[in-house]
Amino acid sequence: MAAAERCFAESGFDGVSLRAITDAAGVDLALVNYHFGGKDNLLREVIARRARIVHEERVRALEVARQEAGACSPSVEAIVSAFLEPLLRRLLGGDPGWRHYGSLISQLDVLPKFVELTSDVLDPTALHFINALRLALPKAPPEAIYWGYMFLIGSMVQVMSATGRIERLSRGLCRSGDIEGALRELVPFISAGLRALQSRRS
Amino acid sequence: MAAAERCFAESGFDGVSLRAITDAAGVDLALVNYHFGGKDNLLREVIARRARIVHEERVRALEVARQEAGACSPSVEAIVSAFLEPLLRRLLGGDPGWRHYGSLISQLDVLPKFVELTSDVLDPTALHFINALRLALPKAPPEAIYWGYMFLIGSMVQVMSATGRIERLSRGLCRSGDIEGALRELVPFISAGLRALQSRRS
DNA sequence: GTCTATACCGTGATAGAC
DNA sequence: GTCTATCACGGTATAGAC
Repeated sequence: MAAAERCFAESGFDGVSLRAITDAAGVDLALVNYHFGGKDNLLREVIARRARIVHEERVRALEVARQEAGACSPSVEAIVSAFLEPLLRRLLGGDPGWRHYGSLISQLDVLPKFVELTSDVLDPTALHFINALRLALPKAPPEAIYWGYMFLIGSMVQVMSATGRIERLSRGLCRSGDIEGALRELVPFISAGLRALQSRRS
Repeated sequence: MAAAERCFAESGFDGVSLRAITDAAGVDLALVNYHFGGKDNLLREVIARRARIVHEERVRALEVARQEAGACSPSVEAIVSAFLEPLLRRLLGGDPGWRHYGSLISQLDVLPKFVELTSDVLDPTALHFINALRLALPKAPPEAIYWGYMFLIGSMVQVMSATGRIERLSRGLCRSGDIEGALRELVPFISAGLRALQSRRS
């Protein structure tokens, strides 16, 4: 699964063959079918494994934020942080698997072919946090919250994809791998953006 | 090229075969090689064709904004609009090719394999607008501007990818194809986000 | 029950004939 | 400028060894 994760992240789902994956893992080709039942299911399991961990920690972080806020709703910043940090902080750790997972999620998120897969895995978390945002932004119309959540995902995906684009643009001033630095800009950016959705139109 | 554009957008670059493309176009498989010189170059030309148009209109729109602003810098909103509208407004028109182009750009933007291609085509525009943003946000540190630009791209990509995710999340309240509605939320979201980058830390 | 080797059949891109 | 023939490679299925 680690090999699959890395290969999928580097070359994309269709860009890599099962043979390349099994070679990298040092196992026989047929084992994929025996243990997972096909390439699609291998992807599904690769995703689901880490998604579960992230989902649980996000919900827990939001719970903590709620307790700290007492009677009122947690701040937008607290909600955004509870969403972003459980995933992004892991990309900093020693396990490269998490970075591959981040890159992979970024790719799948944007492919029409895989909406069903990504929705199955990610929608529960999404709805949980959309609901929290609705309470934190009572004056924002519902459509605005949904779009705002999409923008939040989009900004996060851009960080996780770590394509090296920002190195090129900034001539090395910023680095794709500097999640810490990205997070420092990302939370205020998104929070201010979301708040702006509430101060406009009917 | 129209067939290639559509196929690439729907299934991803590695997800479609040249056969599928040539069948859709009603031409012979080998013609691709003759006219374009391989699958990679076909992609490059498909992208470059529309990228040129968008680049020119973006630069022109920014020029107009500059003239309207007179001596001072155009507002963040004006810059963001000059960047987003030339592309996003076209996705509304009758030509489905533009929607496919949008989806395709979204996919490539996030794939490490294609950074070189996307950078070649998109970096000139990027640097042009990053510079404009620097002037509009004099108090923001340079790194913040680069990250902010990435978040801007990320939010836009999320809209262009049009995967149908937002329909699922909002149970039909928002629609992926409603670029007009997305744009109405997107410009204030990004503008407020960018401005927030300037009011923090050293 | 697990794993290996290999066969199958469709499709990949291209080179060379027309 | 167009089409046919080719060959390597794709995912999947199976037969049999451990």
